[in-house]
Amino acid sequence: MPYRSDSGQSARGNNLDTVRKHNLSVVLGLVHRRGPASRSRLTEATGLNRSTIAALVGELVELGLVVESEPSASNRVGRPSPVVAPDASVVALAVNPEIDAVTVGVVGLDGTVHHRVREATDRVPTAAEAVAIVATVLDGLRADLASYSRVVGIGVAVPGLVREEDGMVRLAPHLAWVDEPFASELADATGFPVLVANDASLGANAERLFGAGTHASDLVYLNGGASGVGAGVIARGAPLTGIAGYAGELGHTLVNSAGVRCHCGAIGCLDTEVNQGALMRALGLESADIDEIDRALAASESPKVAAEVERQLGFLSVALRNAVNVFNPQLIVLGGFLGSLFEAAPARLEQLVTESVLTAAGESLRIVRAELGSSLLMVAAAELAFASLLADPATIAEG
Amino acid sequence: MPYRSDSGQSARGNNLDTVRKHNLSVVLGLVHRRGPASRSRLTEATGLNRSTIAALVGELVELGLVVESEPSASNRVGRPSPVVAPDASVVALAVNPEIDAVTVGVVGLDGTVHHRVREATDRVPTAAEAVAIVATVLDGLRADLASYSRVVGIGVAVPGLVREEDGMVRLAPHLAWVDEPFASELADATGFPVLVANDASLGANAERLFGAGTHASDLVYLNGGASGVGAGVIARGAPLTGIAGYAGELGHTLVNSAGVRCHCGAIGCLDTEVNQGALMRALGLESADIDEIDRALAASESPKVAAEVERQLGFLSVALRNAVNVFNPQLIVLGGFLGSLFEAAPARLEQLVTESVLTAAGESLRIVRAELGSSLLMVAAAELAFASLLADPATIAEG
DNA sequence: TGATTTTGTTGTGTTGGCAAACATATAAGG
DNA sequence: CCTTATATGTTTGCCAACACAACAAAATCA
Repeated sequence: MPYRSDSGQSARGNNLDTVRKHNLSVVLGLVHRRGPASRSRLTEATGLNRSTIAALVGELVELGLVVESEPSASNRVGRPSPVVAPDASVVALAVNPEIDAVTVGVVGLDGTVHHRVREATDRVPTAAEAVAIVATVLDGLRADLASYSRVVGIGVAVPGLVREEDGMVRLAPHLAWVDEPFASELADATGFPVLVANDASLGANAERLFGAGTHASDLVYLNGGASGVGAGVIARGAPLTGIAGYAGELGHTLVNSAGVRCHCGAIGCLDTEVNQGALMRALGLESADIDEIDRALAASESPKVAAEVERQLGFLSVALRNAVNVFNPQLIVLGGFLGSLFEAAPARLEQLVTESVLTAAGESLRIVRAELGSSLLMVAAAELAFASLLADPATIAEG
Repeated sequence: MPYRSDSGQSARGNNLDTVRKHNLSVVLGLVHRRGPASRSRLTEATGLNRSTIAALVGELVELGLVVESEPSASNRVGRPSPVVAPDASVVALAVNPEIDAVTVGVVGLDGTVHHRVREATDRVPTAAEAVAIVATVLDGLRADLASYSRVVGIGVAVPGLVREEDGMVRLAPHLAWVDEPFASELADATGFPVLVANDASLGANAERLFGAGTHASDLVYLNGGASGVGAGVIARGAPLTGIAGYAGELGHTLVNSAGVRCHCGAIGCLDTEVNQGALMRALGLESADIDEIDRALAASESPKVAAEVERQLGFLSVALRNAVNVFNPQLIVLGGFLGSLFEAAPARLEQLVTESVLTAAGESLRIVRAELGSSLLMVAAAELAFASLLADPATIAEG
């Protein structure tokens, strides 16, 4: 299938450096994403010669990015192959500003969340306040951070539209942030390089790498939270960003021509029709804990709840119909309260979607609930900070 | 911006062969897509050393894929650089079955359409009939085809859903084809390798490579024809295919909850609300010639026509709002009668779209009319057939 | 006409990965 | 327990691809 892979290529030529860079990136990426692996497994996965793998792993060890350990007992014939694992003491900082808190995490290259600090705020934090909170938290972690071999930078997951180029938060409606140069301000305040992106886009990527979407090259992720519906799309194995980084806003596609006006200015957005507030009111719940929503949904026999679930599933299915016809994904991943809605009536949602999508596009489709729980956004944001290291291990780790 | 490019990478390692393959592909791709170029320009564009370019071009000449010609008078200081051009005698065959004809073309690697044969049919052709027509036409061209140095294969643009893997036409509603194994049957009948894809997806790619979308990495293409609205999306410089090749069906996204049922089974699709028939009825036209529609629209002062244009633009703008919020493209390209509609009131459509999309996503957006005219689908389908050659010139041209 | 500039050409050097031969560590079999 | 088979790490030499530098050629410019 040449048509799908070509054309996207750049006009730049390759040379030997490119090969080395690529191969280092592939090896580091494999152990980072799929976990520790023996050298023989890496040989198999990459198709490279085992002497080449030895050299690549050796270089990554010298760079302090991976560690080699004694082979585990494999009960297999032949000389045991040493296990290569990402160095957990290479870490990224993850930041997630929300309407009632700012969360800061320390995440290892091996995926473990070493620390997580959730600083609750008594009101919605401004961008400046969020920067200050992060700076303070990092100050408190100073001793801890010094114990790691390397801190690659800060990745930030923001519930809003973020300009990819410079990390400018163009609009985060629920935080009431407009055109906040968050990346540069946080970089100035902390001294770390900072990358910022939309929380749901990062979430989609994290679910693909470590969660429900492992091995899926084309998936659509929808997350329902207190601040609306966020979405992210993975196409051809890579996050869909669009020209400036604003792509994937499925929450602002039409699901109801007779709907109300959304804060975005349009009519009948998914975001206005499907929302946590209405569901919680029907359930009579106060807190927004997902487990609690799950329990309440499972326990409820109220027809009012059933009607509300049916209503929201109906509109959700319209958005999914559009997404399926447009993206032909193999997987739809539902997170947050959308996961609860789905789990309340999985067959119903599947039926609604199957009925309305183009038959062919619906064939290879599965709908699943998100797997990554509360650590999702920490891992997701860290991945953003790790990206350049993973893409070019030698240069970044040296520089 | 590492986040956008990484992650999509395969787990395979690179070696020297990969480098050579890539570089040959890049050079051939450059002259194919951007036209003849001097060796010095290739050096600049690829970043490779000029001795390397010399070797690469030499190999491509030996493979019979490009020709080197005398430098053109450039009026610049320094030794003139020979011009490298794709070999026009390397050709692909292009096929496009429609409701009232089957068109077959011969397209050179340099983009020239050497031949075009439109075989009109008195009724909608079946798949078997279309295969027979193509076989007959090619038989008639046998002498001509023998004069080319190489015929790489057949690319087919079908107005319907095509399974990428094997070229099975899953559903072409207006042709009334269902699950027709068109690629394999045409391959059996002609002896050529055959690749099949959706016409609008191929059109999107062609407009990006040779038409209105040159240099655009993220664009949405919508084409309106007698058989409905087709669409294709280019994301990150490559066609969006989805997991099986069905992606990009913007014609089947919701634009009107109160709309009628579409042949696809869903309600209120763009395809049902915006269509050529209604426009032609309002204009009192019979033929479906685009130039005629343009003229009639420009000349009309009828309020009924104005109302119909406004109605269709309204629904079109809803589809575009969804597309812009989801893809954040830098360009929307409108072809067929959608181009006519746009040209009838460009400011109006731009206003409708700007009002309803997320502000940030609308900033870097331009809406333009398609540039490629009647040769579009020939070039587009040929591109499909050329794809594997362009991706791996040495192997394909030798084998 | 000679200086300058640009680029093709040629020979040499560097580098990355491959292949083969060898070494080593495990399991299986008697 | 020793031998054999198997898988994989290790080492060495080789090859392919590109970069670089020196030189040659072909144009403009003064």
